[in-house]
Amino acid sequence: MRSQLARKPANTYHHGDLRDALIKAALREAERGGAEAISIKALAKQLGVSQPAPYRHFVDRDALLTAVTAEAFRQLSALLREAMAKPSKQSKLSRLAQATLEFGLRRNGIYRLMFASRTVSCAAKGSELHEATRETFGLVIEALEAPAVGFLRERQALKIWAALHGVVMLAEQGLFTGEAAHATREELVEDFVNETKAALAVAIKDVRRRKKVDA
Amino acid sequence: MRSQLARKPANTYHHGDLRDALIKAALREAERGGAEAISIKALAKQLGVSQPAPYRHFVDRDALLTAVTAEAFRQLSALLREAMAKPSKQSKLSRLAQATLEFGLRRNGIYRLMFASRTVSCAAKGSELHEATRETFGLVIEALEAPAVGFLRERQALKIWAALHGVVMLAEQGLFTGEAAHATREELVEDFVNETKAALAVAIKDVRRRKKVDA
DNA sequence: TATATAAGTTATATCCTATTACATTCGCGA
DNA sequence: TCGCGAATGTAATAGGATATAACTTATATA
Repeated sequence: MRSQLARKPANTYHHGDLRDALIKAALREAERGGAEAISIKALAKQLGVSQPAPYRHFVDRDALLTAVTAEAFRQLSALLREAMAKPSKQSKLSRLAQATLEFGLRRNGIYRLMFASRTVSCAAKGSELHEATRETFGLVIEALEAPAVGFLRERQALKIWAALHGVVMLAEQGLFTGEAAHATREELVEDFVNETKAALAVAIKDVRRRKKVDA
Repeated sequence: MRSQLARKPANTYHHGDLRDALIKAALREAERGGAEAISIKALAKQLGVSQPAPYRHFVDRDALLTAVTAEAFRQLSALLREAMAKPSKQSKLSRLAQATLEFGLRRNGIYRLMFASRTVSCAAKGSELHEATRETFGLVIEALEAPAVGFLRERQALKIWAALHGVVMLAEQGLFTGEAAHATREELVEDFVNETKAALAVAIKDVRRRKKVDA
């Protein structure tokens, strides 16, 4: 434990960076088991500090969950940015969508922590978590590669974002087994991507036409 | 307490129908607070029985949650059936979709119990819960009002179902406030409904054309 | 009517969150 | 560099939840 800071050897009284270590360890726990798997006591033991030590850094368990969720959003943002950056034949939107799906399935405990708990909806405007979620959503808008046409672009971003989460949810519930299994999750996501692109193209054309008429 | 069975008066030792009472009380608790709000101890107190009494009916808390989730799915099914049955200018699919959205927002704690926990994915094939979820999904297929065209119909059902859940999730997260608020949740759902109908129509036409060619 | 079984009770073990009062270390200004 | 306050950690403890064990009461049927 306390391996992050190589210096500060025998002096074990102060951990050095307990706050950060807690978040990272909690993320590992959440990876399998979601929010329920995060136990202050267990984390303290794991990190070799006394059980109440974490309370020096987080007023209660919820505060820790909030910080962990914010970190998870930043990690997702990083992943999406990476997916969007790498050269590929597929569109940015498609890459973002498939990367989200993969994240949601591979790190499902964390994904549920992010989207299926009330943590996010309780985040105050301007809070660390709120900013982290807004940044992620910003990437969705960016992935559309569309000009800002009124609020139509945001609307399409919302739609594809919603659809993605739905696919992850149902996949995790096992709804893609049985007779429905003919449609793979990836195919479904691609469907949504294409519909979004089409709808966006129509919307943009429509806006331009109206502008011409006005002029 | 124990008001469900009017007979059996002073004899308070046996509750009469504790199992059912537990499920109903748990549903009430889940309504605000989701699965976390369900506490065996609190329920027992509420129903006027000793704290370990519930364990006579459910081996552990998870077993109770599973039963509660199954009941919730049956209630959703009933609601959807009702929405589909009532005469309206709108299509069956639209009514199912809007009813799902309303259920997800109005009874969000229960909704999260149903879709955002791992309870469902752990349900064994043939279990009460598994059957309840399959029945609900069956209604989605029914709402499409489309003939069984290979697996295309199931695919569209999956898509609209996924999209719906995504909208509920994001709505609950507050993503429909701010600049994105221009798109109401209901409008988004209607968008998805229309896209689903269009996609289904295309798919059916395609299948019929192919059959003609074969003949 | 005797008795096995279903359904409840009391007592208790274990685990977790959270608080309080006390101890140690760090860093900064005199 | 000394000293002192703030930050960080510890020990002790309260309180709430799940779960089990051993015992008790009601029900139903042979």
